[in-house]
Amino acid sequence: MARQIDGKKKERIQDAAVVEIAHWGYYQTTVARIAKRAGVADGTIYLYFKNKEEILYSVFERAMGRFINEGRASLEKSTGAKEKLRNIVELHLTLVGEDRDQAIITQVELRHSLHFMDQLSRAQVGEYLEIIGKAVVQGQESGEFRADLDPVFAAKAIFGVLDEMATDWVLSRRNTRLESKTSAVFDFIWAGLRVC
Amino acid sequence: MARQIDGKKKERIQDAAVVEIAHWGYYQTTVARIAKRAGVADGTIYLYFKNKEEILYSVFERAMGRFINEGRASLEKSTGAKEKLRNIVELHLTLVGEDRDQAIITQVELRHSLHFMDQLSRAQVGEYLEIIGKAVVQGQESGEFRADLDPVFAAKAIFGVLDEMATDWVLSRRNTRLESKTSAVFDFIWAGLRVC
Amino acid sequence: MARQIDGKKKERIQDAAVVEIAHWGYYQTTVARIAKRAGVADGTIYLYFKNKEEILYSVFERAMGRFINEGRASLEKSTGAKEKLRNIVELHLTLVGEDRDQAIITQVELRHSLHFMDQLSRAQVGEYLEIIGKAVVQGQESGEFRADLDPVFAAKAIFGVLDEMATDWVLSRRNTRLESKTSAVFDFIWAGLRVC
Amino acid sequence: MARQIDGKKKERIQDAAVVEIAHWGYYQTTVARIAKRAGVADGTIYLYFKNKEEILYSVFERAMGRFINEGRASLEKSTGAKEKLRNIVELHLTLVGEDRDQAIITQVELRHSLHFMDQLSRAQVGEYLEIIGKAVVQGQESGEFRADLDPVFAAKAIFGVLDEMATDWVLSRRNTRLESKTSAVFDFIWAGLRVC
DNA sequence: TATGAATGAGAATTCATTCAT
DNA sequence: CATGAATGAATTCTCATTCAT
Repeated sequence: MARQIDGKKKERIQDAAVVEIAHWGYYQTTVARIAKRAGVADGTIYLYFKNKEEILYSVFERAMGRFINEGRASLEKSTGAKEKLRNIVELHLTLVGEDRDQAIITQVELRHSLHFMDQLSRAQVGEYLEIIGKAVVQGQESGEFRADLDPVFAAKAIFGVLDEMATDWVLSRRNTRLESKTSAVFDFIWAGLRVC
Repeated sequence: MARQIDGKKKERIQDAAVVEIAHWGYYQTTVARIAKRAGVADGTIYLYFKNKEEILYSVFERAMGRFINEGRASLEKSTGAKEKLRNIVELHLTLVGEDRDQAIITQVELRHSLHFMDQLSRAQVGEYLEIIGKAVVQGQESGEFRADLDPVFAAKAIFGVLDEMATDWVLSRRNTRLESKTSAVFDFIWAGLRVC
Repeated sequence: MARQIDGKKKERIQDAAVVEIAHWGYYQTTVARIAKRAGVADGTIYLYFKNKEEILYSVFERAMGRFINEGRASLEKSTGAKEKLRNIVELHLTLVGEDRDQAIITQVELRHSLHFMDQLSRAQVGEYLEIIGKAVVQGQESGEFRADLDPVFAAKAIFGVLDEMATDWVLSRRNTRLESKTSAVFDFIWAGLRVC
Repeated sequence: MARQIDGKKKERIQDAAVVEIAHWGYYQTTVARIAKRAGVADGTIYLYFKNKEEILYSVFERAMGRFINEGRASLEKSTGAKEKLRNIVELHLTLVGEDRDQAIITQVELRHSLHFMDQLSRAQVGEYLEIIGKAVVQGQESGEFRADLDPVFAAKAIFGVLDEMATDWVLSRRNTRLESKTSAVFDFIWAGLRVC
């Protein structure tokens, strides 16, 4: 049962960190403020995380984990490459759009952190790019997508479009739903991929 | 002539800041280290900049200024929309690829800073997006590009692709030339825009 | 029998403290580390000791107790003052040389602690000095030792020599046996005491 | 002139540290308290010392330096070995007796610190022991001192006596003058050394 | 008795900024 | 204009001690 409680407390700290970092940015966020929001003492943070950096790190991992896992699951559900790609686009925009604070971390703070802890983060982005790349390859093999496109390049281009939409949504604090862009985004990507 | 010398010193500080921030990130960069690299005293920095943030700010402005100015010039040179777009792609990748340190600022540090000084920076990105958007509109009016595309959306999508390529190049420390991606990038974008 | 077990646990904590403090010094030793080495929970420490200082305190007491008790016993065994003194020298060097960790506490950490808890510790050193002093007095009364020497001063001088040898042995991490110095030390002291 | 001022400020910090450490012990002394006593800001400390440990370190060096330098000078002044030794005894007790706070550092705090920074401190004690040892050797060569004594051992024994007197004086807060012990101490040592 | 998670006061250190020279 | 010593607020992290179980 202690385990249960621990798990809860660790998550509470992570949740608090997401809110604080989203609001203040990583460097302006103090451990004290995270602790206060999580409703624990400053020192308690250090029972669950080695240091401040580890908090950020774990928050990223948690978020990227969802993208990768749900991305994979989504691929298995659908069969056609076009459909798969549409699902990825929708999933990406939905997941980002679900939680603005988390999105700020992923779209804004993560970028910055890439700088000094790229090994992990970039590896995870790489994993995500691979998922997209696989869908592209499948589409090329089935003849749905043009074959003269490097799948690695295509994956990056697709990610770039998704990412800019997400960043734009995060920074323009409008109250639109990000998923509503799904069709337009998929349309643009699809135009770039289809055999014409 | 005093102005001349002053101007030089201000630029030296900015140049030093670019190198230091690219290497250490904004928050890990100390004013003292910038001063040392610029060959001036710590206090001298404050004769040219109100505070540390202003340095970062001015470095962004300088960089974005080049993108906007050269982007505009490029638009005027060419007449056809397709050609214009191709020039923008080439220009973007060339400018980013020219100076890796500066690129790190723009691609990595800028993102983070958008967070707390978005009003200006985003405005400048907006200005840049507008330049791209104008080329799209022209292409639609001339019938070169499909008309069923929101130009604002298209500009963002194009910027997203360019931006991901730039970020990828910055973070993967390979020694390739970024401009070499021009054709592939333009090809992808063009496929998404042309009347099919 | 519960007492028995408790007693064992208290001793285990003291033993662990000796090792840890000898290795890390008093201030660098954490209660948690002592607990871990003793194989008990952190909180358990406080069932046996009022606070961290008390642990150190009790470890000193235990060690000084042995010096005083064995010193006294030694005095009773031998009859002649010269012999008594020789026994004290040998005993001191043997006891110190028996356990390096304990010696580090006594020779190095004790000094530091004298500073803020001198009342007790110094009292115990005083007790030990008295034992030495009594041997001196006896020697003077029997005519074996010169009479023109203040016994209190002589005791301190003798203790000083013994102490420096012990400290030197502790700090120079050589593998010599400390007792091997007995003859040389006694010889020097004897020269200072005898009627010439 | 800046140099002059710096030198003064550094010394002021060292002096403040001596008083504070003597009163509170090294670990209970805070940098803030040293700064306050020295009349400088906390941060200023770090312009002159890399960290807290360096302060202690430099204070030791300064103190031991005096012992070594004045010890050497004293050796050169006198010619006979007996006289030299007497001078060392007097000098040692005088220097220690001059400044109780400084003496606390040397007699109490230094011991403790030997534990974790012995390389330097013990080296300096070693240098001091050598000075004593040389006087012993000279006395043996001239026939003043007995030849059957290991000079290294003799130096340690002498140092031990001096040291115990100093420690005893520091810890017993009586208002006696430490130099007044010179004759008694020298007498005891001399008895141990002379040809009998 | 025994546990060990939680606490929170406390300390070292950094660094943007100022200002006397 | 230029300097760089001095400042002191602010932040991370540690660890002795407590207390509910």
